[in-house]
Amino acid sequence: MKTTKQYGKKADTALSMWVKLARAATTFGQLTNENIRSFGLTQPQFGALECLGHLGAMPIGELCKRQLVSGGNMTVVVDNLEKEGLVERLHSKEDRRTILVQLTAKGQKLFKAIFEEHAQFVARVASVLTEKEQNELGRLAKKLGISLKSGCPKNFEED
Amino acid sequence: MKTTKQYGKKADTALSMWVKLARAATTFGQLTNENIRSFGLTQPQFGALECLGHLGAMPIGELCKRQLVSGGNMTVVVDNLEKEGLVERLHSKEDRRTILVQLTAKGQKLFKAIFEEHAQFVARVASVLTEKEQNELGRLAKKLGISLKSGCPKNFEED
DNA sequence: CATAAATATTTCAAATTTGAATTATTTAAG
DNA sequence: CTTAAATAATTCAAATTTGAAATATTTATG
Repeated sequence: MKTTKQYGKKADTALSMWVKLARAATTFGQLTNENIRSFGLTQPQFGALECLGHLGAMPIGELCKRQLVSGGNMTVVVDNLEKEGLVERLHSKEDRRTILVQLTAKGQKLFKAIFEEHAQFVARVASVLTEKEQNELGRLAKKLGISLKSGCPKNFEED
Repeated sequence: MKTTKQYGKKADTALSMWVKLARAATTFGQLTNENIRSFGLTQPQFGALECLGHLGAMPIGELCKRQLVSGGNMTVVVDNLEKEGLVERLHSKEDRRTILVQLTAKGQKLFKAIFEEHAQFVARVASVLTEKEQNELGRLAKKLGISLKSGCPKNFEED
């Protein structure tokens, strides 16, 4: 995208970064998605399984926040995982509005079976960058993501 | 995501980077999307307009490649932009299979009217990173994206 | 205790996205 | 020239995603 010196230095820098960030994330996502499909899961299903596998049972809303998807969608995702017998819903004793989702034995087994392989796949894809570069990219992406989440764009500082 | 030392150092590094990259891109995208909606456009519509505005007329297929969306989808996007009178289809003289899409006068006008503002919005959102950090993030994301596009994950180097 | 506000999930309709099949055209090979 | 393969765009059905409205429950206020 030839945007050099078109909108001022700051804007050009930001636009250039955003295009590259979006391209990298989309392309990386398409590759990992192929891998995930080969396990018979969709991307959001895998994401939920990963969350639950690593962090244990949590409410639907928590899954939404972590996976950055809408509530309506997560309900369907959990529905489908439940149909496959991979997760189950538990009504929380303390607050009956919240529904805890947790892996079933089958879900645990699948998680263990595929996540190791997926991790190696991700490592292979990422290996076009050195580990040092990966750390640096991660650090900057984290800083950007966290800052945005905590409401920074409201700071309308007019340059 | 607590994945530290779970899948080996390389895999942990890669997984950690990928999570952060995906989060940053999603969050940034959600913010820019709100801005784009305020112009009465969808994200892919805006992307196509941006491509055409900056680079001039091009075939549908070229738009697909640049925006990383499927062909069927881009046909619909161009249909809708055409309905709004923002772009027009031209049958190429040399190859009548290809259909060139170009901005109409109205499309040009809209592009000029909104892109400047959008550029400033992106700059404001990105300003949680210094310009130096933005350049570095862009450089690494570009390297990652380009390497992946050119078929690197086929290199099955088993560590 | 009763009411109002807030929170968690689900349901539903609309919009988006993909991938496969189809149509039209061009290029290559015999 | 004719046929086969390749390419460009479109159409279509299925799956995904979102956001708004509905339901159920809890918390706060009087």
